[in-house]
Amino acid sequence: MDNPAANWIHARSTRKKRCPYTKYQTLELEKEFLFNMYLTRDRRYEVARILNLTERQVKIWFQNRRMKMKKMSKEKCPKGD
Amino acid sequence: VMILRSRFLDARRKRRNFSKQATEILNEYFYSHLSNPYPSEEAKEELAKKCSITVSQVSNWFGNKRIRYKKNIGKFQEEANLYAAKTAVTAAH
DNA sequence: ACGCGTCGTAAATCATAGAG
DNA sequence: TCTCTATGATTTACGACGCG
Repeated sequence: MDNPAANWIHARSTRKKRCPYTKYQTLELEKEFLFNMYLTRDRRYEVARILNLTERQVKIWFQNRRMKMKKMSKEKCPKGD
Repeated sequence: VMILRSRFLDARRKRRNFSKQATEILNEYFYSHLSNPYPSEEAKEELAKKCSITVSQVSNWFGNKRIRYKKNIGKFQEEANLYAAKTAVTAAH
């Protein structure tokens, strides 16, 4: 029949399960983001080491954080904030 | 200043459920595109306008709907039939 | 080819509005 | 009034694609 039409999506089999970061990790990442929105390779290594995250996690966190910032400035005050 | 800022940051805590009519419009789209429930940016803008919500809210709604539907199709069967029948009638005339 | 960028999303989780 | 669950929003983690 026109069942679940279940074609859509990609059963991501080998994806790492989302693991919420601690308050400390998030706070430190936010502080680093405040200092600079883009990370140098050296800085990324240090942040990852200090927070016990992988460099990949830190890189992706910054990518997501920039997207969040973009979304906030777009939807909040259309003027400029 | 800080008050206005925190108002946005706390938006999640002040949410209201969407109106019955908005939910109706979103569900109609979802179930009439069940084989590919991924509205284009333009379709999202149109839905947002019709529902009086933002494009991001439309994206959130579809993201939540797709995963929750997929996770438990049975639970949504009645709803699916309801909207399928509704769009069938609409299409007939 | 590499490596990091954005964009759109899945899936898990959060916070609580609001149905019972 | 008081639980809980359904619902809207946010948070991790990628895939797909772009660019230098």
